Formats: sequence, C-alpha cells, structure tokens
Amino acid sequence: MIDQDQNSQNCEQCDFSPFCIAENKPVHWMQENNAAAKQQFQLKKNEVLYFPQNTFRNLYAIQQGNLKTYHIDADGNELIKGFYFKGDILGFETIYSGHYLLSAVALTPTVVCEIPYDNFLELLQLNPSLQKYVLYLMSQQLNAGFYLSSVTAEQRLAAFLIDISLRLEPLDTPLSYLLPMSRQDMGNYLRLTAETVSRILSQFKKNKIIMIDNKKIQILRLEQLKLIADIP
Amino acid sequence: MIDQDQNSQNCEQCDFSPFCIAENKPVHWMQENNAAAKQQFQLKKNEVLYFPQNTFRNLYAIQQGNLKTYHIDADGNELIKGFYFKGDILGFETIYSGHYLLSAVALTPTVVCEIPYDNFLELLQLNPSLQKYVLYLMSQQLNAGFYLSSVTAEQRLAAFLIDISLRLEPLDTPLSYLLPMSRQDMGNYLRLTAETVSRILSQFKKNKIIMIDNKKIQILRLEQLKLIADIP
DNA sequence: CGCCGTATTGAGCGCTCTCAAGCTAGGTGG
DNA sequence: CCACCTAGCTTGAGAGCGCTCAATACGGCG
Repeated sequence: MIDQDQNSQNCEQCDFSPFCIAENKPVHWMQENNAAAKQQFQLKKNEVLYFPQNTFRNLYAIQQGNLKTYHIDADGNELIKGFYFKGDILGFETIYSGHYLLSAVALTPTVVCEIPYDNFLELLQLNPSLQKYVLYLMSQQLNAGFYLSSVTAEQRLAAFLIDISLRLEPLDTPLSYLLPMSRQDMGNYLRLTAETVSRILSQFKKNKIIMIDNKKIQILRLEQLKLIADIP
Repeated sequence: MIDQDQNSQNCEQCDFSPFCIAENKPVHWMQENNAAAKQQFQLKKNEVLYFPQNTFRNLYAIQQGNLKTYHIDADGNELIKGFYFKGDILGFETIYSGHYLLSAVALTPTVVCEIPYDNFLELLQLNPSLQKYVLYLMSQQLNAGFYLSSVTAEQRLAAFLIDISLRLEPLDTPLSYLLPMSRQDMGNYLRLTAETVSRILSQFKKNKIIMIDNKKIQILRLEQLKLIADIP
C-alpha cells in the first residue's frame, strides 16, 4: 500500500485508470473500497506476486517496474514464459484454467494495481472502448515472443533485444536501455544457456552492433540487428 | 457456400452459433444477410484462408477440418505458429496489428464460418456470457504450445502428441487419432526437422509408448509419454 | 574493503541438423 | 487393374551449434 498522493499521480497516466478510479460508479467493488490505493502493491526485487496453484481472482496492471512469469520443469530448470513491463497487464493466460499456472516475480522494484476479475468483466460490459482495448492487449500478448520460433541463438537474441527496446523506456540516448533481467533469465526465456547469451552479446559487441556494459545496452546498428533477427 | 440444410445442421452444435444464427436480432449484419450459409467457406486441402498483409476484417470459426498458420522466414523456412481444429477460432492474434501477420492454410478439407470483427464486437457487448467465453478462448490460446519451451526434441514431441490427442476427435479407440499434418509440419511447429520427428516417433514406437502407422497414431502408454513430456 | 552472486571466456562433448539414399503410400493413366 | 510416379516418410553417417563443466573476472552491497 502506498500513499494517496503518489497513487493518484500515477493513475492519471495509466491506461487502466477506468478499473481503479471511482468514475465508474456501478462497480460495487469500488463502493466497498473508497480508496483506490488499497488495491496497489509494491514489490521488492525478487518478491513474488503470485504462485502457481493460487486461485485466479485478479489481473494486475503494472504501474511501474518489471516482472517475469515462469515455471520450474521436472529437471529444476526455470522456464520463463514472459517479461512484463510498465503498462502491461498480467494474468490473462490464467482466465481459462482458474488458477495461476506460473509464478510471477518482480525483477526490479515494482508497483502493480490489482484488478479483481469479476469487476473487470463488469467494467468491460459497461465500457465498449475498454473492451476493445483489452482485446487489443490480449491480441498483442498472443504475438509476444513470436521470434522464439527462430532457429539460431543469434536470431532469437537479436529479436529479443529489439523487442525489449520497444517495450522498455529508453535511457538518455535512443535505443539505449537497462536490461531488467539477468543473462540467465534471458537464456531461460530464449531457450539458451546464460553462457550462450553472454557469448553472443560479446560477439555483437565485438562487431559493433551493440554497446553493452553489464545491464546497460545500446543498439548501435538497428538495421544490422534486424537483419540478423530476420525482422522486416 | 454450402446448402442451407447442411449448414443449419452444423450450426446447432457450434459454440459460436450466436455469431451466425439470427437469434440475436440487433446485429445489422444479420439483417443484411438473411442466410447464415453465405458466411461459410469450404476449403480444400492446401487451400489458403488468408495471406499475410491482407487487411484484418474477420475472425473464422472452424466448423470442420484443420488449419495451420505460418510465415516464411528470410531463409525460406516455414515457421508454423499454430494448428487449429474444429471449434477453434482463428484470427485473434491479428486484432492488434490490423492485418494478418501469418498465412492460414487448410490441412484437410475444412469448413469455416466468417465472423466480421465489427459484428463480433457488437455481439460481445450485447452478450456477457459470450464475452466471457471469448476471453476464455483467448486465454486458452495464450497457453497454446507452452511445451515449445521444453529443451529436448523428445519432450516437445511427447507433449505435442498429448496436446493434439486432447484437441482432435478420437478415432475408434481411446487416444487414437489421425495426425492432420505432415512430419515436416510437426517439425516446423516444434522447431525440429522432419527427420528428427520421424526418428523420435520411431523410437517411441520401438519402446511401445505409441503405435504409429503413417498418420494413424495411438498412444499406448500415456503416463510414460507424460513423463517424457514433463506434464503433470 | 571483502564477499558472493553474476558475467565472461575457454575446451570438449552431444543432440539435432544436414546431406543422402532407400522406402512407402496414394494418385494417375494406360 | 496394375504399373508407374511422385511426394512424403524412414533410416544412416557425418558435421556443427549450443550445452556442460570449469576457471576467472566483475560488480553490487554489506
């Protein structure tokens, strides 16, 4: 829970304020919770938002920060299903199963707004433009990680760097940003080992396609990277 | 276009009859098209439903048959994004981009019903239970092919065989069905070559985990297959 | 400043790919 | 009806990409 001022400040910029701000009177959940801040959570790095097998009740809108969703396979490998950044909605994939199939964990300090699914449905019914937006978001998530089907490690990693650059907020320079996840996380998402990720990043750096120093990265030759990634 | 009798016969069993049958009077599209059959298409094997870059206007409900969606990468490889069977809806992933990003092709003789997206939105707004069902379907598609993140070829193929068995209609015997796609298609979906698919199927057969004769397959030891696939 | 998780780099191995040669099944035409 | 024909499937041998294991370097945080 965070203080009211910080909350309302954030909410004005949030695409999902209709879910949180009491403009939409008919939602009984709003009436029971006269302060929207009550639905907001702050997560520290590595803190868990939900576990698999938790009963599905809420979607989560990311106000600030970054999360990953993953599950652990029989051999103990962490298989990352997706990364979620500011403005993304978490939990759509859970609707059909009724419980969370994955764990969701904060990669950095993160603020999320909890949206009870029942209210979500109600609000969609009342608000056609919001409904259209949600279909848009879900459609976008259906296309997430399309590059995972690429054959080589280089292709997938190149496409990944471009994907992240479009979804994260840039630093000072265009196409420069901070990777919120570890090499291991990148590998667990791209089906590569951390070593392979590191090796290919070094190779991109050597070829002056990117500048990289630990988490800080800048794409120097976007066209070249797109060529490798096989993205138009 | 097919004859009225055959059409209405099919529609009664279809979850999406609300989109097609004139029970829902307010949809002006229904009023302009007094015969639902006009929206139905028959596709022969290998016939194309839509191409990439075609403007997105319609969703497609599969009445009968099987399709694949794919795109061709820079090296000419066909990368298959998904297989779609009877009862599935095609086109959700296209909502956000405004045009079809993939090609959709029939694997076998197929019947689809065309659902104009504008009418779809209208109908969702009028029909809360349908809206819930659509969210359910999209959520399901978000989880499709979760096993593609598995590491080994055996894992992915084992999971694939189980997935398909659950989505296709069984033949005479439980867990026996006809694979609607080629070895090459399976490989293009699972990121394997046709040779590797063939080799592993032969190996499963040798180990009496499955019975397989060309397209006809029967799962003999489901538990064993689940173990390999790392599925609970 | 020292610790420990994370990242980098190297050497060797193995799974899957490539290339190639038979084999099978289903469709076509004589 | 059967011989052919072709696309798809199977199987084998060898090569290469990415993995495993290992050692070193870095960097964030106490």
